[in-house]
Amino acid sequence: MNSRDAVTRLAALAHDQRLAIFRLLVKEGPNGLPAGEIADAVGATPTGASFHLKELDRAGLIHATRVGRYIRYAVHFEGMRQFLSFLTEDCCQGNPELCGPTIKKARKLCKGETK
Amino acid sequence: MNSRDAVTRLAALAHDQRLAIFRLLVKEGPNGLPAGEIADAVGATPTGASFHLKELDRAGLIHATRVGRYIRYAVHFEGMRQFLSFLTEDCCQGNPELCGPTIKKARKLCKGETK
DNA sequence: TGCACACTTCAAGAATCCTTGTAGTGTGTG
DNA sequence: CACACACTACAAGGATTCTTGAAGTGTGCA
Repeated sequence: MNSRDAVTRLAALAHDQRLAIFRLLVKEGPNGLPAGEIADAVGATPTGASFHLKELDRAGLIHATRVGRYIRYAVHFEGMRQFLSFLTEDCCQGNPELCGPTIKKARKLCKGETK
Repeated sequence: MNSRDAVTRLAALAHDQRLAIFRLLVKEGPNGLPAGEIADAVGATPTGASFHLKELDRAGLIHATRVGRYIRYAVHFEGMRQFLSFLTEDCCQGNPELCGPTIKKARKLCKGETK
């Protein structure tokens, strides 16, 4: 996880419909949803949904699997965790207590769980 | 914290220099750094740094305080936490164990720490 | 094989964002 | 007050990204 990857992921999420898609899939869990349902849920055209799903896929935030003639998309949870972890890396020069207890705890967990 | 705010924050971070600035300030902690030092550290022109710092400020990710003729910028930790929390909201329909243990723990903390 | 469905790819115009230079504001010092 | 310093605001161009419609690919069913 380097800076370039992080910018790619941030840019992928920095869009109304793509963020809605991502959060929908986060809610949905590992099973994910077919592209058509996603498009309906966020009010996107088939073309638009396809474009945005591709962006999220390329960024490593979701992944696609074909099931019959449907294509299901689900969150790539490891990619998501790496990403959240990256944003808070080296928080307060390694002394997260400086940031107050809220971040301290979150940071500790994220870090401890990095491979 | 609504979807619009989140997109604003994501877009603010979805830029090479702005992400570098943010992470620099995360490392630096509550004291922050003056604009000039930030500009040097990320290799930005004064104009460019000012532009990007304003973006991050408007997004609610950092905040400025004037100290003499310097302006110090520091991370807005509460804004950062709200933001991280928003991204993982309602993870796996409230059953984070579906996502595996890594996310489950992180999610639990973020959620428990929301006011 | 032929058709319908689910989705993707391509292309072009519109909108947005980033960069750069110049001018301006606020602060401290002599 | 006059000047230097740190930084900000404005404006214009160039580049990137989003949207939309039409055409194409792959799959399942009769």
